[in-house]
Amino acid sequence: MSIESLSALDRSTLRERSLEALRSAILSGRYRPGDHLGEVELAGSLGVSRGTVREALRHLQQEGLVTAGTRGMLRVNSLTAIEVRELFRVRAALEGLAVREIVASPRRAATAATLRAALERLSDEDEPAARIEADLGFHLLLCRLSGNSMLVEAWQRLEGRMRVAILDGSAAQAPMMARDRHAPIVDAIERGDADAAVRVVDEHMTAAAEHFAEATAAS
Amino acid sequence: MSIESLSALDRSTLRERSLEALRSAILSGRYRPGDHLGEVELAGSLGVSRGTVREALRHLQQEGLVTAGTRGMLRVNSLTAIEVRELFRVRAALEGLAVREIVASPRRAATAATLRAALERLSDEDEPAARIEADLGFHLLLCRLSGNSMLVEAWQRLEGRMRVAILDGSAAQAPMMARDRHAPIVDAIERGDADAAVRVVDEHMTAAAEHFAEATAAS
DNA sequence: ACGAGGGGCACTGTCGACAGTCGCCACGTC
DNA sequence: GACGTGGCGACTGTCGACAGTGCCCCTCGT
Repeated sequence: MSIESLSALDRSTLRERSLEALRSAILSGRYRPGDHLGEVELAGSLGVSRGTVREALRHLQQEGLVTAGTRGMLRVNSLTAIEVRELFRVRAALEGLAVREIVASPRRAATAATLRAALERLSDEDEPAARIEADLGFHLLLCRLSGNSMLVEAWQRLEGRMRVAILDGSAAQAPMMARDRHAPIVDAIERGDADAAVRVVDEHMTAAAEHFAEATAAS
Repeated sequence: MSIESLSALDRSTLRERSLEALRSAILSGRYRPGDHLGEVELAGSLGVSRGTVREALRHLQQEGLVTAGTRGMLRVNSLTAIEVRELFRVRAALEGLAVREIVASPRRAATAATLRAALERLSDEDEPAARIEADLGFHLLLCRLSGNSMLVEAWQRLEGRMRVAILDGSAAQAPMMARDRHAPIVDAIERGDADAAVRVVDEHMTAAAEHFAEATAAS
């Protein structure tokens, strides 16, 4: 009985609600990396059948929050320091493409303005969880504004793993998500300097990678 | 009764076999893009229960071979010409990262040799399906040899969508997969010229994108 | 004391059935 | 003839139960 039962107020499917509940249970740290996620236990906690929670778990597996162990048993995923570095390099490639497409677009000025507005939200948040949301929200917005739907999808499929990495190294990650860490990206986009923008994104990602990789290694 | 029943010879799970059967049924064109994939019909065809085929379908959905329509109904996916172009740009970014990492690696020479060997297989194949496999195999190898596991995963999550795109424009795609289209990539890697390698990959992807996008638009 | 064997336990894999919902078609009404 | 309406069929959502399979611990024999 680790997670609260599902409320029956909204009209979404039980699977969706179970998925959400499980995701937030993992992301909030209620389940630690490596913890076994038994279908029967979760079904009991959530008040749904095993089949339903099973589907939610499979979805989380695709997201990378959950990984398969022996005999199909699922457990909360955790990343090695090496994987964290790899992950951020892939992110850099993806977001590098995003800024390139944004700069090349005729709507560049409007896009830059949107991004600058989003930048503001990064300083407003104090609570760690809110900071994480603001940071990921900014980067997702960056991908969305590229107008490349496949890019957005690819990025989102990385998001789960990113959250795992952040979860592991949640201590003192605040500086990485500060406003002035992201401002140079917008600056370069505004100037229309694609190469500089890519370089800045790359540096941002490299720094973040080291930050979280060290935190992972330390834990 | 469109697909043959599952053989009970091997020891893999029914879900895995169903998944494989459905995937190959879609990829072989037995189901056309837009076709509705009913759980009951498929369960009957495959000789498994609805729950089992359901899980296989959900997996295919994540792979991008299948997409959700109204009221959760699933149908065979198809890509617009725009999405095909987007897809190949993402691929270019990913494989660009791959060649960069390969060039930067101390094992560059050995990697280049491996790739050159793989290059040979591209000319051997005559049948379209085999050519597709050889081509995708080469690019997957490229990602694998980068040593970046997250990159490989990201690329593989794009693979299903790629196959859909290829499926749509299967006519006369042969030249795109020829050996000399890929050789320049290996050449640049061998020379250790990362920028040139990235540029070559980019051009290769752009050309392929146009090729398949046009074929998609025509169909 | 220590190793082999066996039985229970805790899982997941798979299945068949019931329930709710949406679209469609025929029918009756104005 | 057009339109509302009621039943019907086809789907997916969800559930509870049975089956198979390792793992662990307990027991028994030496």
